[in-house]
Amino acid sequence: MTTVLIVDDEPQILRALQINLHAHGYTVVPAPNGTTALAAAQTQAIDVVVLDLGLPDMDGLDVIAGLRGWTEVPIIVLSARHASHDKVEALDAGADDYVTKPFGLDELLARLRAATRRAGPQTSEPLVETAEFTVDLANKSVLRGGTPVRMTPTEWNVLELLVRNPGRLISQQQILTEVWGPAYAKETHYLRVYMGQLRRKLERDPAAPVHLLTEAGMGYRFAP
Amino acid sequence: MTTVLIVDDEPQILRALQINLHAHGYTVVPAPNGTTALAAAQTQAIDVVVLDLGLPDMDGLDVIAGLRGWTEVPIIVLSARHASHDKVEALDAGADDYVTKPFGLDELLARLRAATRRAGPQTSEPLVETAEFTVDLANKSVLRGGTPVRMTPTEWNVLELLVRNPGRLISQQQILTEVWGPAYAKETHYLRVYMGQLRRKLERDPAAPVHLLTEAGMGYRFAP
DNA sequence: GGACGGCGTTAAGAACACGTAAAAACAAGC
DNA sequence: GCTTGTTTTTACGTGTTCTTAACGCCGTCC
Repeated sequence: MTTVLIVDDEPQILRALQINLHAHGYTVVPAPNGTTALAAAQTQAIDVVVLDLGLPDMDGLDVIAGLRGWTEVPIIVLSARHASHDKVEALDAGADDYVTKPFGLDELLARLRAATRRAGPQTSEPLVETAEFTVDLANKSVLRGGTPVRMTPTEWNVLELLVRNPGRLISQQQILTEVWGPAYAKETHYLRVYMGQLRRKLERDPAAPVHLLTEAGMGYRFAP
Repeated sequence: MTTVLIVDDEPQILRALQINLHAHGYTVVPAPNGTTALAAAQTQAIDVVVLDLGLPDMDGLDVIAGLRGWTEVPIIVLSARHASHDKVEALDAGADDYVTKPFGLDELLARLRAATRRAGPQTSEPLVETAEFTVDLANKSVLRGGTPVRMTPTEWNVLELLVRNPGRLISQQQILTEVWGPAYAKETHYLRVYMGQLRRKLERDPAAPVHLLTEAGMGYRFAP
């Protein structure tokens, strides 16, 4: 059974899609705005997202970004806007498809089939585990020995970047530009402070790290 | 570098796409009909297919079917037909996306990016292997007998340059200018020190190297 | 045979990068 | 306006890497 998260602020469209998709064998999770959509995506297993860009509470692009932060679930964007740059923005933000209104239901169904066919069996777990701690990318939480570890925003951003690339060496510049911004590419001492904090929170022996490794002169590496 | 197979029977469109995509950094393989398209897909590594449905020699749907028989390369369909059932047929035949003419070039580029992003990470693993060690260019890591070998920045730069050109002779000046900078082109003794360190870390018998070879008076060569 | 140039090895000081702690600056909530 | 939590500075000790020099080896050329 395929579960579809439908995000649309117009109740009648939401309802119409809900009925039609249900009639075609989909399990439908409705969401009238971006906030509930993001919340729903975190609490339930979603196979594909149908997203209307015109939402009352937040920009549709931010919804895409919010989802793409931790999941690769297919996103099909619905929009009344035909302009080229709207499509480009949505697709580059991480959407998989862009359908302009008005659209035929059978076309949407076909695109849903195409999107789910590609994704195939959902295997990607947003969990990264080590012998010492577990990082939950979806919940933005870290568990160590069963108990949660508090992370400050900056600590989380650094940790997330490293953990998303297990085994890969990340240069100081890359971490600094992605977490602090391009203007901070030279502030390498920030990193020393934050790597120290992360190690103190996550490593058994912070002075002899096993998972958050330093490669002198090159960068840092997360070893699972 | 991403390689795009473009299938279109109209020479001017084929040519226009070829020029535009090339200008945006894509390698383009053109095909005027279905037969040559299928042949080209078999002989070359294709990252994404752009397919016009109106072909002289065979039905576009059959081209999709012919590709889907053995590959999951992303297929973006171009078509003048707006009818719903055309889109449904193409998508259900295995196409990933369906763009109706006329379309904006930037939209096509965005859809190309979306298609390659999805399939992206699995393609082209930059791994260089020898009997003694393995160099992972993406992760900037070296494995020898399953255990990682630490490299200093300079060691890595020299090794990477050699390994990226397997079998090719690299002159001393070339290594020095690329790693240390043009001002150091004469400091050949640096190389002796670093080649020694690399051999000590990577060769079974550093005194009789098998992979990091010296060509007296000329330069160094990496033999896989 | 001996001098010479290119190469490999080793060792040690200099230069640089890193880790840690603690204080100052800043932001958010009450 | 105060408190609390977070980020940014600052300072200093330690560890790693780079550079440089010295020496030995092996060929070639005089």
